[in-house]
Amino acid sequence: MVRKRQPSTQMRVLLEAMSAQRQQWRHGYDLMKETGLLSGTLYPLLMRMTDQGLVEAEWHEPAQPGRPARHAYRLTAAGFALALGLAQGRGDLPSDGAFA
Amino acid sequence: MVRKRQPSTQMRVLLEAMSAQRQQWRHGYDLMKETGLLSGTLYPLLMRMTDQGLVEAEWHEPAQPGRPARHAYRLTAAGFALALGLAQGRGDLPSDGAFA
DNA sequence: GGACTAATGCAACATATGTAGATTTAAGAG
DNA sequence: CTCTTAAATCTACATATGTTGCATTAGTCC
Repeated sequence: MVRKRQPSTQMRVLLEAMSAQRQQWRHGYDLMKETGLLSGTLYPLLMRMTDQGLVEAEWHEPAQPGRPARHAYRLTAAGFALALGLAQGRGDLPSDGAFA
Repeated sequence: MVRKRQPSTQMRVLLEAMSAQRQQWRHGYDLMKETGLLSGTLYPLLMRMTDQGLVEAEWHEPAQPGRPARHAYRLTAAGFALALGLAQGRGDLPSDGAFA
C-alpha cells in the first residue's frame, strides 16, 4: 500500500528556498549550500519531488569545458502551492486546482 | 635563466603509462588511477607536458549528462621519443628530429 | 502501545577536472 | 659542497552530480 508522508523537515527547507524566487532555475549545488542539505539527501529529494510533479528539471550546458552539465530545478505550480500552504502553517496539501 | 630538469619520477611513470598504448586517448582520471599520481600532481604535469609539446590534449563530450566533459591526452611523437629513451635507460633527451 | 515495513535520511564513495598555497627538490653559481 | 631559488610536488579545497548501503523515522494494522 502507498504511504503518504507529511512533508519532512528537509523538504520544507527545500521548498522554502525554492519558493523565494519561484521562477528561477536553481542548481543542485547552490541549493545544497543554501539549505545545508547534503548531496545524498538533496538529489534524491529533488528526484522524488520531480516524480511527484512538485519540481521540474532541465539540463543546462556548462559554461566552460571540463565542468559538468548542470541540472537546473524549479518549482511547478503544485510545488509552489505546497510551499505556500506550509509557509502559512497548514501542514495539509492543497486540493487540486489551487494556485493552478 | 631557464632551468631544464631531468624528467622526474612522476613524469617517468606517466610517460610509461601513456606510451603503453601510444595512440590511445587517455583520460586524466584513468591516468590518476593507473599511475597513482594525485590530481594535484597529474593535471599540472599534463599541462606542462602539453606546453612542452610532449602531449596533445582534446576535449571529449560526456557520454551522459551530469558528468563533466573529459579531457583526453595522448603522447606526441616527441613525447613518445622521450618515453622510449627513458625506457632504454638513457636519461638524456633525444635530439630534434628523432622519431619524428 | 507495539510490530511490521515503506519511506526517508545520511555518511561514504564515485566520477571528473582542476586551483591555491605550502613544502620539497634539484639545477646552477660560487 | 653549499647557497640560492626556480621548478615541481603534494595536501587540501572547490566545482558539480549523483549512487550505495545502512540507519532512522514514521504510517498502518492489530
